[in-house]
Amino acid sequence: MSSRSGKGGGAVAGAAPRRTSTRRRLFDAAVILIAEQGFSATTVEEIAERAGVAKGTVYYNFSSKNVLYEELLRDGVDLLAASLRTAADRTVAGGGTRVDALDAMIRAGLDFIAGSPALTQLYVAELWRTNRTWRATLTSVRGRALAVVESVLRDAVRGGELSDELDVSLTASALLGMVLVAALDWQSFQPERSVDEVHAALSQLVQGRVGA
Amino acid sequence: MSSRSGKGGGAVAGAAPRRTSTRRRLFDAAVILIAEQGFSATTVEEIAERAGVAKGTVYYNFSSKNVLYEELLRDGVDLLAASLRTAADRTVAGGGTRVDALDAMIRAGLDFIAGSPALTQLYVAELWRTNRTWRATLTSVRGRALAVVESVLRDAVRGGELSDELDVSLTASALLGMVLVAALDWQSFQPERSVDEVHAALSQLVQGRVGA
DNA sequence: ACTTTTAGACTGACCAGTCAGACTAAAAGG
DNA sequence: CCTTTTAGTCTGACTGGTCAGTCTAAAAGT
Repeated sequence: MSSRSGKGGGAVAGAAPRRTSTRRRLFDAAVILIAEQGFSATTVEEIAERAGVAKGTVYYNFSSKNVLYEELLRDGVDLLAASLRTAADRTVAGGGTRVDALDAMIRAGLDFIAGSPALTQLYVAELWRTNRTWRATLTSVRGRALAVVESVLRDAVRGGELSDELDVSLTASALLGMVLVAALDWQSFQPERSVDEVHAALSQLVQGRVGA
Repeated sequence: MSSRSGKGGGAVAGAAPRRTSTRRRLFDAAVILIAEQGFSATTVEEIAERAGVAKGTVYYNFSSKNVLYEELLRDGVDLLAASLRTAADRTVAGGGTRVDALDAMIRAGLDFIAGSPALTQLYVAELWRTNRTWRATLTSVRGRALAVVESVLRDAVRGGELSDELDVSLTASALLGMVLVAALDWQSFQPERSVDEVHAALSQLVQGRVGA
């Protein structure tokens, strides 16, 4: 309804039909509502309404509520993984150490979560559930985010910056958990803090200025 | 249906009516199911069935599904807070430093979560939701757990063990998050690890042997 | 021409919460 | 002893409402 989009004048170029933007809007609506209320408590009708489309459109674009949700999760994690990867690569390329890269990833994680708290909330709420249909989706999603952290840790170990007794896999999951939860907690319960304050607190924790 | 229970012969001693044990069983059933499926996706019928009682019994004991859930949360957090507090106090009483106490709390948290993963899963899934009815319950629950960690951090700062520039409130929430998520991740994705391995990885992280 | 969206009525399943009555003690009465 | 009575606890069929998913004919968009 109404104007919107445009895409310029003629050309058309063949790709990106209207569908794409509808799907985007459905994702945006769904992620907010599901983060607030949970998956089961959110109705398809609500999602459609918030996206400004008819209920039938949801089913024209996604075969079921479940599928909408799965694609939403996959769509979201790619953004996070990409943002972590970029932060790490940029740091190393700019002459930083691997530990600097780790710190940059913490920052990138915080920025990402600040920008998409709902998406993060939704991951955290679903990731460790045991019985779900989309367990496979979540496992792969988790793997993609962790892989980035683990690769930086491994590089640091290889380069001698970190002890080779470091348990890469457990440390990566603890780091990710620390950032996720600290960020959510910040947004929910201490929104008056700046991202710099949060970043500083986490940096200190990781760099051993807490218990030493 | 059928026989069950008994309660033995005479004495009885006056307290603990049947009700108490029914409520206990409903809590146990509910925490498992809700952790697996989420609150909305779990039916009262299911909870009743798993607890081995009729649906009506749930409503005899709790005024609504929501109330059952709230009482369940409160019931659970007291156990965690108590266990953290005990670990910290015991360490300090035994001549340990405040930093040792912190480490002991990490261990206590891991043990607790290993023993009640469902309860933990459930907290993590609900704590940062924005719109919920039981927001007040969850806020108070969070406060009770954080208060223990914060008090140990504050003592350590006061005693000069930690820098007085430490952001106690943010650090406490990051620590708690780190333990929660690392423990859940351990249970879900790396169950072959021992609690000692996980503890060691977290200890190292906090004690600065990661990025230094 | 062809794809996408609309509006909303409809169905079949499912579920929170209710209610009238049944089942337990264990005590009171005979 | 054996029989009520009583209070507390539990039962499960039932009600009223909600929701995922379907379907249609027409409109809009490209």
